[in-house]
Amino acid sequence: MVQQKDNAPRTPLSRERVLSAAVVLADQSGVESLSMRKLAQELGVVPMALYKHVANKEELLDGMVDVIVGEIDTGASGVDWKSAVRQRVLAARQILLRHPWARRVIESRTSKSPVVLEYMDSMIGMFRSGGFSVDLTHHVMHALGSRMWGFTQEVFDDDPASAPAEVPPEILRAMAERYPHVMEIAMRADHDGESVVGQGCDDQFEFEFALDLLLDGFERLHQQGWTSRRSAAQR
Amino acid sequence: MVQQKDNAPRTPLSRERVLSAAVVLADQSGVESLSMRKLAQELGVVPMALYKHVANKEELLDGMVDVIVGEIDTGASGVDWKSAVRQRVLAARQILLRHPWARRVIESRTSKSPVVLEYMDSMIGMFRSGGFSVDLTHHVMHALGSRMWGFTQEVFDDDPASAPAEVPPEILRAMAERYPHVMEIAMRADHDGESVVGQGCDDQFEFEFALDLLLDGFERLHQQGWTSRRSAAQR
DNA sequence: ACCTGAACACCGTTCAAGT
DNA sequence: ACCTGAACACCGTTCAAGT
Repeated sequence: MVQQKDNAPRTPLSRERVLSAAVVLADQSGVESLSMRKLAQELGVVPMALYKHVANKEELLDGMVDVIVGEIDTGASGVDWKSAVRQRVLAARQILLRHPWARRVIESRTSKSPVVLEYMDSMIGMFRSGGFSVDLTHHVMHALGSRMWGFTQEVFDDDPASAPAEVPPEILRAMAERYPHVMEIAMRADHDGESVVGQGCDDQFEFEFALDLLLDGFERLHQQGWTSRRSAAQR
Repeated sequence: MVQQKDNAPRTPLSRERVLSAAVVLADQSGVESLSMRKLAQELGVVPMALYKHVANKEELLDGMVDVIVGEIDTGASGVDWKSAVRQRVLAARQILLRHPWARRVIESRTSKSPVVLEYMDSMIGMFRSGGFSVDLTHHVMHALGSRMWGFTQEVFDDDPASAPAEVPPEILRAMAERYPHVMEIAMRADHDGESVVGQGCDDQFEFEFALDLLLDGFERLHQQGWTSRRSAAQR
């Protein structure tokens, strides 16, 4: 209300303008507070005007995902499948880190847009070019899951409270008693005995650790000529 | 309005009753349609009455997660870490499959309840009992991520449309041209040449495939005496 | 034919008025 | 002191009335 755009619609509304405004709004204040009404206001437009460019809010979210996925650097290089996949996933991660809301929205989409299919297709292609069978590639894509977008859902968050430094010591002691293993890890000291109490942890390191663990596993199965033999064995 | 509970509150409202009614409601019609108002109506109570037992909707959702996590069969046995973890995760999966909404709600929680901490603590304990270092256990828990709750976010969904059988053949042909790798996998034939077009895929198989891949990787690192050496190498 | 204000059917939560 | 109806400040979307 205070900073509503003063312009008469000099640039006419378009799907693109709607989508990128929505992305900016989500970047600024999160998806949960993104509403059709606020978006319209931001664009200096009556709410119903949006419905000329997106059928409903779901389609708006679909479009926002497309904008994000379109940002992912897809510049491949003539390297081996493993480096190619690794590079692509880490590129996706760079984008996703800039749009923290995108993680949740990607997960919530039920249908896949051409942009998303394109992305998946080229990633599958990397494994196939590396000589992976259709069978193995299929399972490998499942195992990769949302990591192919460069994120994991961090259900395990390290510090039991959000800011361990501010938790009073008697509470910490009580927690260490009830949840000894959780606290041991949250308060871990590293191998050299140097204490790194409550320093949180390096997300990028954790991400690459798990990614490489999976990629190494994929490579091993591929080299062994692994096959699921589903129909023969269990159907 | 049509089947509102006729009873005067014979059983007085309690946190437990509120939570389990919420779980039932979510089971029946999904979380997205679970509202404080509908829940109150289901319990034959005025909306505001709920706020005596839960501070707000967020706390309601927290409580619902506790109910679900509490259902997980935690009956351990004196087996090796790998079987113990595997068994626990698959037990969690059984529960999660019965409450499809729980996946999304667990992911959305920002704070961890005692019930959740308890669950995580005992899982960490399994690795520690297996001789894993604090360091390795830490990374391994991250790599496990939400798989420790028995689910993955199925971003990769196999069939590009939801019901491939109903997609007209000319559309299929067009898609095969644009997304050859995606279609190849969706339409995969197994090794013996027997066609399994569009049969979808076995979620349980995929889940166990990825879980075992990770567990095998963990085992290998453990046997190698892997350590992150973070402070030495990069800090 | 296009555009849009008002309205509809919802939300979660506050708050003051009733007991 | 407790309980709760009405109200507030929102939603996404429909629809009919205006141009």
